[in-house]
Amino acid sequence: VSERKRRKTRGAGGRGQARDLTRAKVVSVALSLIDADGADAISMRGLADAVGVTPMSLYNHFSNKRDLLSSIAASVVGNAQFDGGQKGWRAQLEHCFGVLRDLCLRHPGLPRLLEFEGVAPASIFAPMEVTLGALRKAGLDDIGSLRTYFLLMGFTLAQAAYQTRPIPALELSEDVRTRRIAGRGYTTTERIELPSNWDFDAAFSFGITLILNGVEATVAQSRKRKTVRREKE
Amino acid sequence: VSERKRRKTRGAGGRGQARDLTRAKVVSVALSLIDADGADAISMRGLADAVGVTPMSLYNHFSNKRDLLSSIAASVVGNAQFDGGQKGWRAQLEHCFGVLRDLCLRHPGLPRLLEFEGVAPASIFAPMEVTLGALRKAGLDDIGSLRTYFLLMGFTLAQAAYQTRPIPALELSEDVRTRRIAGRGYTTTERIELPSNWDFDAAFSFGITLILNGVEATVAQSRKRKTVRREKE
DNA sequence: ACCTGAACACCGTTCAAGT
DNA sequence: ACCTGAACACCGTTCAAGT
Repeated sequence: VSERKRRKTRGAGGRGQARDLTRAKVVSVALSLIDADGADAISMRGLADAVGVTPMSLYNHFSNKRDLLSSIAASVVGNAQFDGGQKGWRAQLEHCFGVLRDLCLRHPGLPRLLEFEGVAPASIFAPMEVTLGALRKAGLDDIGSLRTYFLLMGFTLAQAAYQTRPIPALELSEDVRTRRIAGRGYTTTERIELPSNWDFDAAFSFGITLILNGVEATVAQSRKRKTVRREKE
Repeated sequence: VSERKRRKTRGAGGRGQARDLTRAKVVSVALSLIDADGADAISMRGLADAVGVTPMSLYNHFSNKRDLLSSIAASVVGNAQFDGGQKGWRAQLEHCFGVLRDLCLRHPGLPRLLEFEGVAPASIFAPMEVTLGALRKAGLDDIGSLRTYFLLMGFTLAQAAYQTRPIPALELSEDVRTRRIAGRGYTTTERIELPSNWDFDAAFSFGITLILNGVEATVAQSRKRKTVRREKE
C-alpha cells in the first residue's frame, strides 16, 4: 500500500531514489502531516512511511524527534515577516500579532510546537523584537514591555489554538448549556446570548485592541504617578 | 520493588486488600504523579504500578484514560472557590484569576489538562460565571464579556504554564543572548535590561491590571461612540 | 555516507479467563 | 463484581549489519 512497501518490493535496485532524502524534504512532508492532523499526530514511524523510507533513515538527518520538530518550527516561523514597516506602535503590534496568528491558523500544530515541545527556533525572537520596539515607543519601560510581550504572545497563541482545535466541552452550544450549565447556579452564563457562530477574527482584534488600550492607560497612570512624586519633592 | 509486585507474591490470599480500589484513590495517586512530573508523564501502566494494581484493574473504574483525566481535572477545579464575595468588579476578577493561577501553580499539569486533552470539567464554568458577572458590572455587553473572559483565561493559563515549565530557549539568559539573539539584528531585544530573576507574581498582576485597564478604556470608548451617535440623530 | 531489520523498553486498550 | 495475564497495534530509539 505505502510508498515504503512499494520500494521494498523493488529491492536493492532503487538505491539512487532512496538516497535523495534531505532534511528539507522530510520537514516539508512532516509539516503537511502536522497541518492535517495536529502536532500530536506525528510519529517518526508514520512520517517515515509518508516519506517512503524506513523509520531509521530519518535518524541519519535528524538526531531525534525534537530536532526534527525544531526544524519544522524554524521553517514556519523563519519565513514570516513580523515587521510590516508601520509607523505607529499600535499598527506595528496589530500587524506583528496578526502575522503570528495567520501562521498559527495555517499551521494548526504551531502553538503546541512553540509552547510545549521546547523547540522554539531562534526566529521566535523576531516578533519579540518588533514588540519590544513598539512598546518602548508607547512609553513602557523594559520590564513592562517584556511583561506585555508575554501577554500578547499568550493571548494570540491561545486564541489561535482554540480556533483551530475547539474544545467541545467549552462551546456555549445548546447541548453544553442544557447538560453542563443548566441547574448548577451559573445564572449569568446561562442567560448570555450569543450569535449562532462565533466570529474569531472579531474576537481576536477586540482582544488586541483591549490590550493596547490597556497599555495606553497603564503608561498614562505611571506618568501621572511620576509627576505627582516630582511635585512632592 | 513495587507495591504491585509485593501483592503478586502474596498470591490470591490478598483478595480483600486488592479489592479496595476506588475512583477517589486512583485520582488522588494520579494527581500526585501529575504534580510531580507533569500531565504528559502519566501513563495507565505507571499509574497502576503506583497504585499497586494491574493496569487493567483501572478499567474497572474508568472507561478509558480520558475519563480518568477528566476525574482529575474535576477534583482539582471543583474544590476551588472562584467567587470571593468582593464588591468591586476589579477585585472580583483579580480574586477569580488569582485562584485559578494558584491552582495551576499547585498542580503544574492543570493548564495542559484543561486546554488540550478535552477533559475540562463542568466546574470550569464557575470562573466563567464570576467573570461574566463582573464584566457586565464593568459595562461590557455579552459578546465583549465573553471575548474578555477568553483573554483573561488564556493569559492566566499561559502565564502559569510558563512559570511551572519554563522554556529554556526563550529565557533571556546570558547563554540565550549570546547564542540565539546576538548578531541576528534583534537590537532592541539585545539591549533590554532585566533583573537577574524574573518576578512571576509581579508579571501576573501587571498583566491582569493592564487587561482591566483595557476593559475600562474599551467601555469608555464605546459609551462615547454611542453618545456621539445619539447626538447626531 | 546512508539505509536497513531486529530488538528494547515503552504506550492504550481488548479479550478471554480466573475468583 | 472485580482483578488478572496475554495479546494487539502502536511509540522513540539503539545497535549491528548491510551497500
